[in-house]
Amino acid sequence: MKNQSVRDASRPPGMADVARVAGVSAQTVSRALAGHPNVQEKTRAKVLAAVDQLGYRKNNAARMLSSGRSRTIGVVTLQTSFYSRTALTLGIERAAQEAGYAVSTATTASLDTSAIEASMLRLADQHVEGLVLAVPLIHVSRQIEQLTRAVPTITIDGSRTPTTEVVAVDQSLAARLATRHLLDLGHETVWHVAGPGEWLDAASRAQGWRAVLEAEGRTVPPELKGDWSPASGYRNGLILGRIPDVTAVFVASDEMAFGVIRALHELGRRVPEDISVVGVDDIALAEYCSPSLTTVAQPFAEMGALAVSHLMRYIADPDASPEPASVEPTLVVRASTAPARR
Amino acid sequence: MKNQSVRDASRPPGMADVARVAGVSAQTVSRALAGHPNVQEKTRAKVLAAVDQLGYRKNNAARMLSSGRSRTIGVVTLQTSFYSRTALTLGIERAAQEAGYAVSTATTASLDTSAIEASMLRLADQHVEGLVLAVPLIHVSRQIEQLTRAVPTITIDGSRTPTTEVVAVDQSLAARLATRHLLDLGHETVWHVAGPGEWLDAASRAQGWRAVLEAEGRTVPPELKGDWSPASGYRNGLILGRIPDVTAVFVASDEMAFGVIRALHELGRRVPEDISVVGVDDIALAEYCSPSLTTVAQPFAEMGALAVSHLMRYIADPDASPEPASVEPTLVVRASTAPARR
DNA sequence: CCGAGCATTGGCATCGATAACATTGTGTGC
DNA sequence: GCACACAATGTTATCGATGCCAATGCTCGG
Repeated sequence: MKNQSVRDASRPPGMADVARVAGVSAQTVSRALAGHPNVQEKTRAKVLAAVDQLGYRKNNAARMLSSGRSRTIGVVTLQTSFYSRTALTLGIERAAQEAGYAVSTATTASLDTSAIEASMLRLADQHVEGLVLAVPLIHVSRQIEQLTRAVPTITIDGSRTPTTEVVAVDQSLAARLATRHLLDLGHETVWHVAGPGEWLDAASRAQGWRAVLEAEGRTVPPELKGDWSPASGYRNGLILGRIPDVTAVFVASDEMAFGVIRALHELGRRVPEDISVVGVDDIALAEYCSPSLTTVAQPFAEMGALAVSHLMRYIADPDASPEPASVEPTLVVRASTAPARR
Repeated sequence: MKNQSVRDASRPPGMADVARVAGVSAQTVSRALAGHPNVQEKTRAKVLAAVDQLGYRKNNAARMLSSGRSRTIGVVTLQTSFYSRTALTLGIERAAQEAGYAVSTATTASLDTSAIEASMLRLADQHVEGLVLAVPLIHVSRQIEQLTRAVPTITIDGSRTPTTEVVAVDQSLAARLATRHLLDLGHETVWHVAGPGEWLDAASRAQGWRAVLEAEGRTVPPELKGDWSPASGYRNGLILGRIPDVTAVFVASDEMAFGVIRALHELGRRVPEDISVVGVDDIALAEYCSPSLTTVAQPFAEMGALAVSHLMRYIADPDASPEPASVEPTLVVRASTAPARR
């Protein structure tokens, strides 16, 4: 039975107005609304009725000022439209929303320490209670370390600072799944198009790939490097396609994999008949590419949720010992991989 | 020469601390920092020095409380990872950042009026100075209208309320470009896979497509409907591929177009030899699909920037007459379209 | 040489909610 | 039946910056 009485003309109703209408003090209103135990059921009802009648909404600015709690977390990401960023941010946002937290985002155009610092400062200025860093920290400046000390921070890429918790997908496992899948199909060895070196997950994938090959005693081909973009995948595909030995490629992201496949196609190498390709991420389009893309699915949503839940715990008790968390990727076999021809 | 003196132990320095160090009053500090004209250069310098020395950062909560200005805008989007959403949000974020505004986001899982209301309220509670609605307003509730009256709001989808400015891409033009391109290639007529009916831009595209066909006196095939997802494109592709007449299809988004092409491929209809396909958006992968996708590029970044600049103007002067703004899409011809066979 | 007028700066109240403390009222044990 | 504990509510100070108005000091014209 909502209803915004007559006094609409002036400013929005404050706690004092609610108190007046309910016939109690402002403090009681505060307690009733905060769910404080020591409030009579009758009083709480009166307060709620008054709130409803006036259409009262708490003033976050004031609450923040006096209590220091903003019920907001900040997210730092790179200014790109890659699927991983989007999916992750989405997961974080949803989880935060469910936890009753608002999300403020600050994107950075580059990975410079100073740019990241600036993003973190922008968020700190908004008094976020926690921070999720979804970018790699190339160099941890003194400023950054101080910030992570002051604001509970979770890093997603896996970059560590002395005062940061880490939530990550086991990227090495992702790589091992992909590589082993290709070896199981009978390929002699597997080539790799890696992500940019600054990204720890790119490095972990490369490392996992290398580990499997070495464990199996296969020759380890030189590593090719991309920048996550389809275009960079394409460039590397043009190289791979010209090397007769290549029969299997593990690409560090689906988007690059699309580029690789496209290049191979142009060079007349068929996928998967001549060359098998595996990506990482399981973007929505992976299934609808020709051929549909075998890939390692990343549980972005869960990761976002995990990051938020850890952050909440960390916020609630900053002294709790940081415990790194990780979730597991899963292999999704589609049509871009096939047994090696003999 | 930054430096955070010794008094780190206690709480962060406030304006009073700066004032003390600089040997002036808090007001003067406020004025100096706000760039107020009537402050002596010498004083301002002293203040800045003190700020620097203490590592002072303004307290946004307090500023917001006393001045009412939060320097934050809110964005409401749908909880999806479609490219258009991502790209647009990115553009808004970047533009806002440049304008010195922070961005708070609230995603909604559904398009229910009540869900959107909730998102808007969440943002309103954070005292955003302006709002960007990037979701279609199916039904404008009283609550929503009141909110848009209280908070300057820009809608991106094109949905209008009595008190809202609109920024949009000319979607009808996008559709006309695509359709005409296909007709110019000699196709008898063009089929259309539309987006969900709730979305105004989907409707505009359908309308533009229909207009061109009618203007040219072509038969207007029945309209197929998708939900923006690749999967829905695939389903519609399975239908289109079974209709012998079909030689040209205009799909309302690239992601759906991928699905359509995939389905046609599976049915043995070649693209573009048998059927030409045009999408909308120009996602990064469009160029790396096989065949590379002809599409209508949407200037998402500019749109975000335009939305923000209009919002700034609107915030600065809420009484200014709303003037709808629009930007133009451009056709990008790639390999998924070819002349009709005779 | 003096007062008007402007440029600078300081004091005080204020925004809205909350924490800490004070106060009233109620029940219970001995 | 009295004191003491505890539950329920009210009072006051506070968070940090800003707006408004007053006060100071300086310059310039007459």
